[in-house]
Amino acid sequence: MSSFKGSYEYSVDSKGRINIPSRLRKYVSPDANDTFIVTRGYEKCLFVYPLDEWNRLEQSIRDLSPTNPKHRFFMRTLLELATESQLDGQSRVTIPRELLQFAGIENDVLILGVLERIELWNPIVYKEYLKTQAESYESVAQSVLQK
Amino acid sequence: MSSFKGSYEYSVDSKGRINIPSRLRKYVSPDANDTFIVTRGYEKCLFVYPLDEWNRLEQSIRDLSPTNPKHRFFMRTLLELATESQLDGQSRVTIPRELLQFAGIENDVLILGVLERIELWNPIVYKEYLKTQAESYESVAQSVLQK
DNA sequence: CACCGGTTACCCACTTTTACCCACCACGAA
DNA sequence: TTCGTGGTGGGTAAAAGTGGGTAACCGGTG
Repeated sequence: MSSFKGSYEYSVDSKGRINIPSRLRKYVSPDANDTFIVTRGYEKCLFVYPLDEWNRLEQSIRDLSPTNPKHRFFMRTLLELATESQLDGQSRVTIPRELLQFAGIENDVLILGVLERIELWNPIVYKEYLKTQAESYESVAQSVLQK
Repeated sequence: MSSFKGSYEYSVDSKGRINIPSRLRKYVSPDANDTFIVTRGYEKCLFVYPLDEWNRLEQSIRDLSPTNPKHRFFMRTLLELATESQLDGQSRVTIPRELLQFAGIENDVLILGVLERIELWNPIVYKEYLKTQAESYESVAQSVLQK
């Protein structure tokens, strides 16, 4: 089980390649075989799953009902942009232009470790996202954590 | 289970390294493997958890729901600044510049033992924090403790 | 079917950052 | 005084991040 953490501001090169920080790579299971699945996330960002974590997620999607319109919509939207990518020799993934466009990522990217997944953000978009949160971190913590 | 206590005013060197006082190290479980996780705390300070204590906390975060926007915000904010650091040969942890900035720590740091975690403060910020507390220690004690 | 433009994957090279090692100083105990 | 422990500072080799060249691959077109 992965436990990604930390944020890293890296650059995206002209070929759409993004380096996976070594601090995050350390937590990738060998089962993932250096393979990642990138897809749209919640809010305006991308989710990057190591293959093994993705498989777990995929299983729960399989359990959805193809006869339920809401489920169909969910499955289509999640899978529409999903792309598999293997690390190159320099530990980078190549992100298709469509996905970068979706998240509004251009030259710089904020890489966020969130336990089982990695998130990719336009740094400016992320700052704005934080601003839209009405409650303070301390206040949310109090209501979210039991203790 | 750790039981850190006491306060220590230490210096931060130009590489962002902070020595963990030997008085506190004594209470770190061997399970922690000389590894600490540093992240943002409540109020303007940093929390430092030995690995074993962190794992307890991480488990409670995993139990949160990734589909709940509030929970997502909490997870992102908590993990954004989280960094793992292993003690060097001189029993120091290296704190990334971002984290020091967050807490406003520069050349001197106040190290506080608070049972399961260690807190890092800018000494001046800590003094101001104490001043902002309207109630006296005695009065708070009465409302907080049963006995 | 051959050709051509665009994309992808792999390789190599440069720069910056990090981790590790060694040295020094202060202080208290023997 | 000498030794050991605890705290501070800095040099350097190794690792990590960035950028770009080129050959293979793929699809579309004349």
